[in-house]
Amino acid sequence: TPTNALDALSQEGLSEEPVQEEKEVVGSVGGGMWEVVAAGERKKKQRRSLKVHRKTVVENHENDADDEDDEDDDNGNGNGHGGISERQREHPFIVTEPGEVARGKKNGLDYLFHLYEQCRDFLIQVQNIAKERGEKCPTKVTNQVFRYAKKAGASYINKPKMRHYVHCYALHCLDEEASNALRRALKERGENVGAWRQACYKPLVAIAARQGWDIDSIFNAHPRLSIWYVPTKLRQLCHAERNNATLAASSSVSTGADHLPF
Amino acid sequence: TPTNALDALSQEGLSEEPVQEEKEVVGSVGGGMWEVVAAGERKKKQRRSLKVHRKTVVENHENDADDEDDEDDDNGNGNGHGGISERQREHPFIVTEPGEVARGKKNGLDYLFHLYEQCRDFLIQVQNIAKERGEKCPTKVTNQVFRYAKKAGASYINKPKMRHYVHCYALHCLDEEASNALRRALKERGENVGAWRQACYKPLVAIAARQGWDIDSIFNAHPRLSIWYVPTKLRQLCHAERNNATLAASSSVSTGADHLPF
DNA sequence: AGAAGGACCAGTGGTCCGTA
DNA sequence: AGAAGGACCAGTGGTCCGTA
Repeated sequence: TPTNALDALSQEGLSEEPVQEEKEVVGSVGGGMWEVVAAGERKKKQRRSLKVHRKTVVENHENDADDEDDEDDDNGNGNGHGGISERQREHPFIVTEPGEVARGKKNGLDYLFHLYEQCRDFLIQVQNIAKERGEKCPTKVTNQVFRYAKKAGASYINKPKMRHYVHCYALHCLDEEASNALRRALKERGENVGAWRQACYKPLVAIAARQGWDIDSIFNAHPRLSIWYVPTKLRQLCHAERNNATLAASSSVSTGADHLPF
Repeated sequence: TPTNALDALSQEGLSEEPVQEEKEVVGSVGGGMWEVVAAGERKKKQRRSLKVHRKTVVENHENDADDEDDEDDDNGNGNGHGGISERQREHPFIVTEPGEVARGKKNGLDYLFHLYEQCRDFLIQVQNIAKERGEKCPTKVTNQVFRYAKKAGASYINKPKMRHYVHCYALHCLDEEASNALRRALKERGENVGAWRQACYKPLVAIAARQGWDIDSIFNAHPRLSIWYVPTKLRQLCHAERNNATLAASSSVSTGADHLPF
């Protein structure tokens, strides 16, 4: 029973119900009021189909051969990146325990987090080049960094993937114990990566609650996390839960219900 | 005789000489080597003429009537903004001494600097709204802020103008004494605003030299300046002069010329 | 079905150049 | 001529949705 915005978000961008077409829709479900986050967003886009797809033969994998310091392959997974084979997609992630290597055509979560560290290395290189040239210096992992990573041969790094799992990496950075426990629990239940990803939101919002709901400063205070943009969804969740918490706190003054956060 | 990048820049974006079409052109003029900053930039753009201009009657000046706290008009200048008159351009700036009010259809430099303070106020309002809504919060004066300023009735604020004089405001913030002295000097010489604007670069580069050439951290360290992007030209000048200074320092080891910065 | 990522789009930073 | 600013453009942040 979705009694708060976190649960409501399980539907993520898929809720197709006839909501009022605007963000601040409030519905009462179960016993609580909750804000529907990220709903009513299904209106703006309208992509024109304009097929030009289908990559052309071997044009890819030029392998600029100047991959700096730590390259991949050490990490057990990936897919060889060996011969002149046609470029394949990366293997999908599965929920693995800390230290566990994914078997078969799968990648584990340690590998996922390793990709974030690699992006950080690429950012640092881009920053060093920028400083040397006296150009403006990025503080975040920007398009420029993704382009640089690709040019450096890390074709398995791409923006949609990295943005998709940022909050999972955030939990890993901010509370590794909790992150590890969550991985073990979800693996035991036999859940897929999508379910794990969804489950990462809740403990993050709890962390934010403890720190005055300021998710931006939480990200910025952590040296490895500060280079990543706060994901829209996480920001919205924190905002919605803050409102929720404030409401609960003020109402419980009269009802005498649950204990107050202050 | 242009012996350093600062002097070279007097030509700004106008140098039409047949340079090598790339940024890092180095020429030897007079007795020193200097990097041509911002030259060879005249290649990318190629605006298509697509006239749609000519504003339509009274559509402007809707005057949303919700101009927050300190509005203009106090400042002596501006152009009345009174009746249903057709929208006019702002009066051009002239070089004025500190405290001097420009006479005739002109605006003074105190007024110019006041516009930067107004932009800061608008930014703060935009930030407050963003925080309240749990949206991502700008730290700089962005397009969004200019749009907000316009909507709030400050139609005399626009991006090209503010960006054009940022470094002048920077000098005003970082060394008001030097800024005031420069204004008095340029006024005495009867120079126009363009000449004053150009002259503002030199003392800024000197400040940067004293602080390790890091113009970004100089901007960021100042509370009123940190909300403005470092102008490209100023960044390039600092970079060019740093190279120049390093070169001079290392060569003077053998020549025994000018005293070293370290 | 679940997931990876090419490719799209609205709005950005930057400033040119037609205008007054 | 000197200057103000509308309007343009390349490349950004964000993520959808055709693909495997």
